[in-house]
Amino acid sequence: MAELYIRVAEDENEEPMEIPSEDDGTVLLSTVAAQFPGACGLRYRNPVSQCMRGVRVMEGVLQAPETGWGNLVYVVNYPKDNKRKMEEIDASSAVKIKRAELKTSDLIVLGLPWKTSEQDLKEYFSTFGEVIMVQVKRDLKTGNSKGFGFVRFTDYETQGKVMSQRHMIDGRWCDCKLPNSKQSPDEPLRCRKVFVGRCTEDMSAEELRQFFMQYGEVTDVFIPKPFRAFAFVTFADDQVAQSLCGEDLIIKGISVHISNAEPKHNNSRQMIERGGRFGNSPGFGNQAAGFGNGRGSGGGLGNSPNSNVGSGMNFGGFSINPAMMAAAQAALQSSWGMMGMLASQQNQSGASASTPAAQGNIQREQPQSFGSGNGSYGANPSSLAWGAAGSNSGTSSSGFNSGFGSSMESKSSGWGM
DNA sequence: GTTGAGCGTT
Repeated sequence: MAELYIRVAEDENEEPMEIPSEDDGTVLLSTVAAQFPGACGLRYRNPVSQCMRGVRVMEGVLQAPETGWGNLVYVVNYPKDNKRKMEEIDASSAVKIKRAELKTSDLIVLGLPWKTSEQDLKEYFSTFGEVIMVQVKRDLKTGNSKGFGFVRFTDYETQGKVMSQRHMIDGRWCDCKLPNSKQSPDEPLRCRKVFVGRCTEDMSAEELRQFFMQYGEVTDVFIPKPFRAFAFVTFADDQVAQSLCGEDLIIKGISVHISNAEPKHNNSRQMIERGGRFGNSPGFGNQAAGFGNGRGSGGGLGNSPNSNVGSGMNFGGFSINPAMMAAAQAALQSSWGMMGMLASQQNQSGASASTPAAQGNIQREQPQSFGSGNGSYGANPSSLAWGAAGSNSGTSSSGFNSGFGSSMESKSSGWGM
């Protein structure tokens, strides 16, 4: 028996492909699917009625029409018709999203020595990978460096590597970060930074880094200077950070307290939406009701029922205390502030009292970033005694994350944590 | 002594 082929196409108007039938005159769906992945059936235009007809299919076997397969062109059916196309679209857009995530962006380089030039930067960063662009930001009038710049790499991996460590550039430690303008607004929702309270002055940034490494990769340690008995530690993984919140950890025999880092520059919206330190009044914009974490005083969020009603105002059920009023005022001022700045800049433009000579003298010590110029790494990390190293209370899920996420889900901009 | 510096003339 001569081999029989039927003509199949994805569309009536497309060029058909010949597909072999079985000995009994049927066509296996799997044979069709081999050429048209995802196919679930065939249809054809009935020459008599001019309507499309479906081919009978039973258990993966396509039965010929009563008159035989003939010379008709059979069109492939896909599940739910367009569904496959939809999936294709989804898949391709997913790829695009993934690619977008992998695109590099400019990194801000903070803490540069005044003397560092773009060439210096390029030379230094080229040791990590191919550099697309470097900039040193300068005062336009004087040409003096502002002490920061930007760098961009070809490879996303290089960028990650560079962001994950500190950099000794021309004798100073510098940090490379995503600039505020590039930070995704919901990044802080998965807060990777914790506040470390009750620090002692002898805890160096490097020691803190060494200590917190046991919980996960540490990407940043910040100790304000002058000493203020607290620090910030940023982890690569937000879950690590969250798991530590509320803990009391022993570092060098001292019990430090870990809690959530709060946004640095509060704008009014954040303060109002979060409630934050100010918002103990129930019902003012913060859905923080579910905030009461099962884990002790996690940062003073949303518990403390004793609102300071004495000094507050009441707007039908909403009580507003002076701090919140101040926040509101700050909100107003922030928009006026821009106008003010413009005005003052105009005023200044004529009266430039800046002689080049005076500018040239910026010998004042450039403040060292990253808290306390203790580049005292390499002292002897091995001798660090962490005391009882950590009440590793199995990182129980605090029930904090869920409430946290939803209540902070706001279109707030500029959370430069 | 428990909440951080600095962010781009395009």
